[in-house]
Amino acid sequence: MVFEHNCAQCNARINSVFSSIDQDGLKVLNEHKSCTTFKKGQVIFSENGLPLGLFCVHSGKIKLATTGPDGKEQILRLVKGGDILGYRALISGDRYHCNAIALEDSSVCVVDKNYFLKIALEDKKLCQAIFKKISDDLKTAEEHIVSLSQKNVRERVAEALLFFKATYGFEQDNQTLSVQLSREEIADFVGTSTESAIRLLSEFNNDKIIELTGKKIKILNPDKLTKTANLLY
Amino acid sequence: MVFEHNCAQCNARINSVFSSIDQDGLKVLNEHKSCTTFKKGQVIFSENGLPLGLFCVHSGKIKLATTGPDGKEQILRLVKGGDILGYRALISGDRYHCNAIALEDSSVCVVDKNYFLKIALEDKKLCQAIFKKISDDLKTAEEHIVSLSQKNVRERVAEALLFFKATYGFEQDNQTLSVQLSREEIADFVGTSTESAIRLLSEFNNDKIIELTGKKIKILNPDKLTKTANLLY
DNA sequence: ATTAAAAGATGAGCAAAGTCATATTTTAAA
DNA sequence: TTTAAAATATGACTTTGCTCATCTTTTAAT
Repeated sequence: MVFEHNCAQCNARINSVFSSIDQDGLKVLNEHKSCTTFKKGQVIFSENGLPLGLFCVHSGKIKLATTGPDGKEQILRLVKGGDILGYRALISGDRYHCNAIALEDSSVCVVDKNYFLKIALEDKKLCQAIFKKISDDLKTAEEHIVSLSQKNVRERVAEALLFFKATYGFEQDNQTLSVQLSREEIADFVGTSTESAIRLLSEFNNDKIIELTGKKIKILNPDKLTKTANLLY
Repeated sequence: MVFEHNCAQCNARINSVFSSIDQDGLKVLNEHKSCTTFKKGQVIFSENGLPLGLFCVHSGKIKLATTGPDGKEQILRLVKGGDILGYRALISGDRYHCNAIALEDSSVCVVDKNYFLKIALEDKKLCQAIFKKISDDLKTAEEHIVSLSQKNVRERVAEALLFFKATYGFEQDNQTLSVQLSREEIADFVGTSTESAIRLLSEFNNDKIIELTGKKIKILNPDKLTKTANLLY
């Protein structure tokens, strides 16, 4: 089923780099995009592929992951509605260095490559928003580097849970992470073995910091989790 | 001693984001910048500081490093002539999250903040170049993440040496890295203890992969070093 | 030139985290 | 619904790499 979302009515757009575009602009943008849906697990684009357009997430959750030297997956970014996807390769004139895979059923629009590159340079507010988006992603990546370099696995697993919270938020109960990742995916984000991720999650579960129910993770004690993550704030 | 470099005659500019600016533009740019020199070890800007301008490196070598949760330094980027510095905070409207420290005597120009932000949005070629610059830095950071997550310390130390080569190149002998870092700095880049960095460098030295003379590192066997780094190419 | 301080080197012991094996549970497919 | 496959869980063992201690060398300051 292919929904054709209209940019003018798109809720996700409000939080996106396209938030400042006016009604006329939205009409044109809408004519230069098409919509696709991806089932959970489906590949949106893959490593070494050539970017043909800019992906703009309408709804759903997507992971950006690359394959390490020994074939192990590394999750680099987590993406949600309103986020743009595949901009790095597009802007660099590069091939993708990541796979984009739907974590749940997702609805994604593709903006024509040349049109996007044109308006990105013409529309100052859009340009500014893209600058900010890349800069923020760079900051996030560099924080990940510090964490991987200097924290132990326990701290990193705790930090990851808080990161998932910051990215996707909670469900209605205000406690349960609204993203469901496998233990292996958590490990692939944290930079550890699946077994270690499992062990530490069980430990947090035993310590009543979190509550595990299948893939659902409820954060019972955010303060203790923050301390466990060795975060100051 | 303060040299006033003229942008029109600046060699570093050729490899910078400002490479496409025409003669008239350079004249104006030149009027919106001032030059400063920094001695080895001097701080150019520091964590939590507010960006007042864009730093543009004329010559020298600079490290961008942040302080981890337990006070340990993490080197995030290595910067050379032609590179811009402090653009992330400037563009994000953020404070610096890194310290910039001269690795050797360096000459740096500061472009007025508002002027830079203005031309960054007006000049399409400049805008495109900045997009590319941030995107490339993001890619580098994400490669660093994969390395930290998935490689052991031996591989990472080898990879770091190749990265130093890629960034700063060799001296005239075509073998000696043209950057001199302390063992501690290498460790702070690699994400390991100083002792481990020392041990592995000695090992590579014994295995005739490299040759150590004080802080000078000569790469004797690049192929073996590449293999040791677990890199394919 | 002398001395203090910093950086580099190296060994021993220990702790963290990875691997491997196996059991159990959950999920998906037939 | 049954069965196979995948995911989760847990224990035992091993390895990697960190910490601590000590010593040497280099660098910088007086």
